[in-house]
Amino acid sequence: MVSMKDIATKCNVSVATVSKALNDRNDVGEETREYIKKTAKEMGYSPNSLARALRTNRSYNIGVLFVDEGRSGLTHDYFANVLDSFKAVVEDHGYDLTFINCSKKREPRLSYLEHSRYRGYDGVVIACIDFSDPEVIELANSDIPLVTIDYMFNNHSGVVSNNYAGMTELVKYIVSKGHRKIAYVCGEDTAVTRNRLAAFYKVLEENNIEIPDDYVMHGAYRSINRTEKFTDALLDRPDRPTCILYSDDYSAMGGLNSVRRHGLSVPEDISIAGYDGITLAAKLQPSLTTIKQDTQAIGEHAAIKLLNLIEHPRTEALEQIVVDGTLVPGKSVAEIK
Amino acid sequence: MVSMKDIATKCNVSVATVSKALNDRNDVGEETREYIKKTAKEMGYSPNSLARALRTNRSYNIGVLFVDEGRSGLTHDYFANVLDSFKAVVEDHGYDLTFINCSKKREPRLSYLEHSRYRGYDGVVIACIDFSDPEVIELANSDIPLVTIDYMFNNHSGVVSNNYAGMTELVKYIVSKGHRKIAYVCGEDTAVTRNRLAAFYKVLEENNIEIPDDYVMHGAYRSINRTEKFTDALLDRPDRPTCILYSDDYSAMGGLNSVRRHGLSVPEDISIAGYDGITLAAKLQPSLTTIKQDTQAIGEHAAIKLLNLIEHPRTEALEQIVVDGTLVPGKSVAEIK
DNA sequence: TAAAAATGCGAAAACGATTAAGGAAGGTTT
DNA sequence: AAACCTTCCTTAATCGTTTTCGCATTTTTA
Repeated sequence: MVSMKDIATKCNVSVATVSKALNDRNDVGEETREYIKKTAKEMGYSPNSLARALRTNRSYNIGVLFVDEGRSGLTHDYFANVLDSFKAVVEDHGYDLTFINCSKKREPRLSYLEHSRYRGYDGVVIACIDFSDPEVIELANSDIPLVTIDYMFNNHSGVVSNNYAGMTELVKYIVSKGHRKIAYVCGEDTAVTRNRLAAFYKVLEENNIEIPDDYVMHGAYRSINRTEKFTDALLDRPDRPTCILYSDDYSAMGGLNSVRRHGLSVPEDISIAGYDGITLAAKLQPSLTTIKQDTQAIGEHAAIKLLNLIEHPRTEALEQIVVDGTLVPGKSVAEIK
Repeated sequence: MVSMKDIATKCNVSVATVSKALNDRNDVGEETREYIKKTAKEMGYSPNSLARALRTNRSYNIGVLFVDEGRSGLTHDYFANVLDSFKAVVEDHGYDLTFINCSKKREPRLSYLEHSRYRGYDGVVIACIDFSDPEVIELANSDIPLVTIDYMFNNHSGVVSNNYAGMTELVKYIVSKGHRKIAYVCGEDTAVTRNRLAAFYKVLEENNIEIPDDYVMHGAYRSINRTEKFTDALLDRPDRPTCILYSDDYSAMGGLNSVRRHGLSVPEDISIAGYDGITLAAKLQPSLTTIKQDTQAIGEHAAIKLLNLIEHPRTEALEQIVVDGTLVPGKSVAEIK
């Protein structure tokens, strides 16, 4: 490994001068600067982020905390897309992305905060996790710049998709198609779920639609199997709904399967709708009516916000950034005469 | 930030002693060690990986290079699962995972190798990328421990899924169902594709099955749209195949759509099969016959191999680790009378 | 022309850890 | 009692940078 010292020796200057030349500082002669840069290139110099970070207290490294049922959250389509977009932006700005170690086996185990200090992250992005986890809260209460996705801590910035508006649009659309017996198999009780549920009831109320309480079932996100069971229950009722909403597109597939197992078809007999708008949704038969989340925008906003918090901590306001989704009307919701 | 220096001051010992106590070295008195550890905990000490790495030349950080069409590869179901498994293992061993910056915009742009040196990665895992990229080759020719996934450099270890065996099993199964007019919409020309194709032809040959050359079409991986077009072409032929294989499960969905658009149904009129065995495959209607890749095993093997290369560079053999997939017989391939 | 200002560079400390070498105190062996 | 180990701790160097301060030298200003 060739270091600044090697370059300094070769160029007959001091290490300080090399550093200044390579960093384009102004107290070094034009000629010397060029010579040093040229020599550095020739010698195949590459900087050492560790030393630099140690000295400057800036690692240009961002920690990402995505945990999904003990796994990384990588396998979660929606979050993988958000992360992908986030990553692109921060990398363009010279930052790298490191996963915050969430191994439970490691000895000694570091908490999320300890791990973040250990690696010297300049900032942290959190998504797709149990936000009531004490370790997450500890991290949120630290002085490390932080943005959350799809959740808001009261003293931090976050990016949330507009679940209320999205659900409103979706339910309005469904109502406009003539449905009045609408069921909703929603996800676990989270902020996201609560917003959607509020919108769901609101639109029904506005349209003077009353549904049995147990038309709303608390399922789980991304669980095809559980959703299938819930749908079975709904379909076995005497007052069967004409349309069923699901927490996400995956879950909707569970519904689709259940409907078919009952010898019924979508959308002729039962209409269904998902949420998220994953690539696949449009490719299903019938194509799924859903709300497409703008994962690209969510990732970008989160990245830009975090970078600003890191680089301009004084002037950057804490805010909640709301990203709208868009209705993608597929073929899975039929018009009721 | 409390450092060893602070602990040393508080405990009235030298920094060296603190370091040795916390690292459980044996030239520290039992009593002192305990006292130091206790104090460290009380003071909320957390180590600094940057300083440690700078001094020891070991970052306990692993670089991951996943690039998919200019994106991170995160959105690629198969690789996301492999990475997830890889991550779990290395994290259990105290290593962290950082993405190798692949931004094209960043100024100055570091090559993959330069970036790896910059961050001081102890090792690197590469998958899902154009392996003929000069930068990838530069990285492979460096002295950084390396494992590849689904590709082999001749002087490095790698983990590959057993595409030859998988495809053999799949085609044999299909032949056993009575199919003789079998088409294959395969992916781009990569090592993976070539192995599968070889197996495909081999099994046909063994069964004295001859197919028109243009039953084999070179499509792309994970492109539902392109696959749909290719399938259209196959179905419009007078000598229409009875079964079509696809490069992956996503692509198979494109096929499914095309078949249905032709007013035909799967598997009654046309049988189809995918590859990879993504979660969704089993949930499609009809459930997709496919080869399930053992992403868990692939990730684990890659991780263990890399850790061994890092920690025991002398004794660790270079090898190709082959991971078998398993046939998942769905309902998408019918028996032909 | 003398004083003031600007320019270009180096010395050295610092960031937070690890580790080789050495030394004092006490115990054990001859 | 001399010689020799152990045990436990310290000193100091080191990793590769950045950055403050100061010192020449040159240029500008009065």
